Amino acid sequence: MPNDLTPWIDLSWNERQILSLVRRRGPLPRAALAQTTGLSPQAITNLTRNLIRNGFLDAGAVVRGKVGQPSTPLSLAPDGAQFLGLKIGRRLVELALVDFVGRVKIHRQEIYGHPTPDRVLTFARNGIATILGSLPPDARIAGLGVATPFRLWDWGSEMAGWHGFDLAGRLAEDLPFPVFLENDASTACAAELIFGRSALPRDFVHLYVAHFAGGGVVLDGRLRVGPRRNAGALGSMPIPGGRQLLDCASVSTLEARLGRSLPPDDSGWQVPPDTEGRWIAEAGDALAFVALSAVALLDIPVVVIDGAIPRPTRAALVEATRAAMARLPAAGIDRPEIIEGSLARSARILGAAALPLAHFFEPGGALT
Amino acid sequence: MPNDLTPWIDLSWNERQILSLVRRRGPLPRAALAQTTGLSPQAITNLTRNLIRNGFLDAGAVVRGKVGQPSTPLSLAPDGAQFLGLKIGRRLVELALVDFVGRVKIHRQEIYGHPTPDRVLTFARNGIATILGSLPPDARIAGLGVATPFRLWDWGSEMAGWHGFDLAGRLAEDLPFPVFLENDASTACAAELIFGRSALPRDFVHLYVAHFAGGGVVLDGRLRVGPRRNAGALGSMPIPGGRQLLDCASVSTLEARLGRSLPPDDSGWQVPPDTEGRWIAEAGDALAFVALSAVALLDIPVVVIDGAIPRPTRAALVEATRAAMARLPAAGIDRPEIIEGSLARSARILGAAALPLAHFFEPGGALT
DNA sequence: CATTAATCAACAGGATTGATTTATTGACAA
DNA sequence: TTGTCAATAAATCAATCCTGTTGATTAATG
Repeated sequence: MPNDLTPWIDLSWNERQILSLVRRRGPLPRAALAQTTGLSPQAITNLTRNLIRNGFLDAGAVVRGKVGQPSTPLSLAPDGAQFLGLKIGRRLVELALVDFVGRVKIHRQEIYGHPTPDRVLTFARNGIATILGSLPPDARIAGLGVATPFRLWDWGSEMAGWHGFDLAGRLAEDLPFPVFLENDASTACAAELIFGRSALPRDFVHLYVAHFAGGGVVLDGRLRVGPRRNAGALGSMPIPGGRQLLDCASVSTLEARLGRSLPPDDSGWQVPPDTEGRWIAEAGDALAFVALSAVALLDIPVVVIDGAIPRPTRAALVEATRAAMARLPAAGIDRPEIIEGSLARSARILGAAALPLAHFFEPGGALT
Repeated sequence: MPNDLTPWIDLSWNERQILSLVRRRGPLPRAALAQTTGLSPQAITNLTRNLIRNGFLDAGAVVRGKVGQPSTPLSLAPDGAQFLGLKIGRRLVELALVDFVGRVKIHRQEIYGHPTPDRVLTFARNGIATILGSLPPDARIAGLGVATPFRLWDWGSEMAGWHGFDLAGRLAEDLPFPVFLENDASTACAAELIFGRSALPRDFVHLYVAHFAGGGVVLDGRLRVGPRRNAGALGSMPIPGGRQLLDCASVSTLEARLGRSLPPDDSGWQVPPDTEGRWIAEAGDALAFVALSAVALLDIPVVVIDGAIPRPTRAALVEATRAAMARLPAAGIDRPEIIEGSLARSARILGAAALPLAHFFEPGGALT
């Protein structure tokens, strides 16, 4: 448990549950918290008193107009804690400071031909030092989360330096807070879970289409990482034709057909409609297949599709997936609702920052 | 919570954890329990004192021969609780009384052409009445579990009576203990989890090949049922060729090719080797495909294959699945270990009985 | 006599219960 | 219209309970 570094955060399970509820449902009065948690009003009084005293909750203006004593909704204190997120991409490395309610306060990025350990480490260290220097000394930084594709060395010989390189360990060396590292597609899922706009159920599968396709699985409101931290490897799911999801539903596939790279932001996304259309159709088939597999396996009611792609492209992809889903045999199961994610390109970096948040503030993050 | 009926069982989370550990690892001394649960020795003393007083644990003979005070291993009390299991099959309905350590104490069965609600209800009610009558009045029956295929009405017009029929509710009407109902393939998985011989990890997928193929998913040591109780619907998983797993890996498929039904026990299983061989090859392909899907989605290290089939057939099926697994693309994931189940035909009825057991005695079964 | 198992006695933390305080709406009488 | 009061709901206070921990103690063995 990397908690010696952050003695100011040591929340009990019930305190985490309260914060999690307020994060998901918005400002809530104490009575509502008692109702939904099943705890006694007195317990809620005690717990929220601590959370307010420690700066994690704010009491809002009293709400009048109903019978009985007016209620005082409690909301998350935006400065209750802050989180650093580092995202390593194929063309772009990003660093962000995110506050307790999910707003990006500082953002820096750097473009490269391909990422190397040295380059990333230097960018991150310099960036973090600069950010920390610009912050008041009492800024409460809970940790750093890193979102990175796994097996970077598989991308080509120029990436061999990543083999055996312990990025999280190296970053943690000189930082006064813990470092967490997760697959970038999983962090995109975590971001939707923690910061997402959509009202999502407690169980969903998240598909993220970026340079490669990946995903995440949320069960009972918690991101599943698996015993070998490799759950949600949706890109590796087998699909018909002896292929895997990432062979179809990846931007890299589109780039290969295009014969050129697409830029790391939406502005320069110029793809001939027929090329894009064919890619979307095939990707939709593959996405529907893995989505339905997940439903059969886990009884998932909702599948979220997001990606580092323009919104119209994403919308078309969702439409294509819905259509393909309707064509697949589904005897014995209910086809899931397929919805668009709410975070698009920012999902991975937000999710990186969500890693320390989940660790310290979500029920079951760790510790008690 | 159907617990008003069984006031004599009201175990705390830690008490359940102790029983669960002893069930899985065999007789354990208190010191080992303290070690593995993380609780203090004193807490273990208090908890086990209660469990022994209430008849759930037995103190064994002290173990000498090591340095220090000899230890007294604690084991499950066989009569700590008993469970009824009802299994509805295509040709056979079974009823069993299972004790706290998983031994079948009483077993009755009835063969029919096809199951109807009336027939099953009558068999179950008569059987339960007889069993209860034969038992001393202080036999501690915790509940009845029912293992049944879902969507029985899809099997043909003669099964229409099952549509909308609330079997669990009807059975519960005149029983002094709660009734639990689950998909039969899921109960087979539950049986392997609770009563299985094999040392299984905390996460595994269970594939059960019976009249139809089905399965179950165990995550963090708990059977996943899903928000609509339809998790582990592995038979409905899509496989290449626009089909579902149950189209290939079901005994019904073999029967269709054979042109006749196979008997509900291993003794009359006579299938020409080449017919069986072809079926096994195709089923192995399909099983490997869904197994690998599960691994990619959930990071599962072990896949268990079992079924209501003779052991040599099961062994060949596992071998075929291993071979097919090796042929599938697995970039980015680790192929799982594929092992045989330990319960074969008895898995479903044992799993039915395991439902009330899990509810009352496993951590997280329900309640506190 | 070091070592390990198990228990005793005192205590601590986090919850519950039941009584109490506070602030409001809505009904009704003046 | 306005003043009064019952009903309602939010929140807290005070006492208690339950379940665990800690630290000292006893027991049995190589």
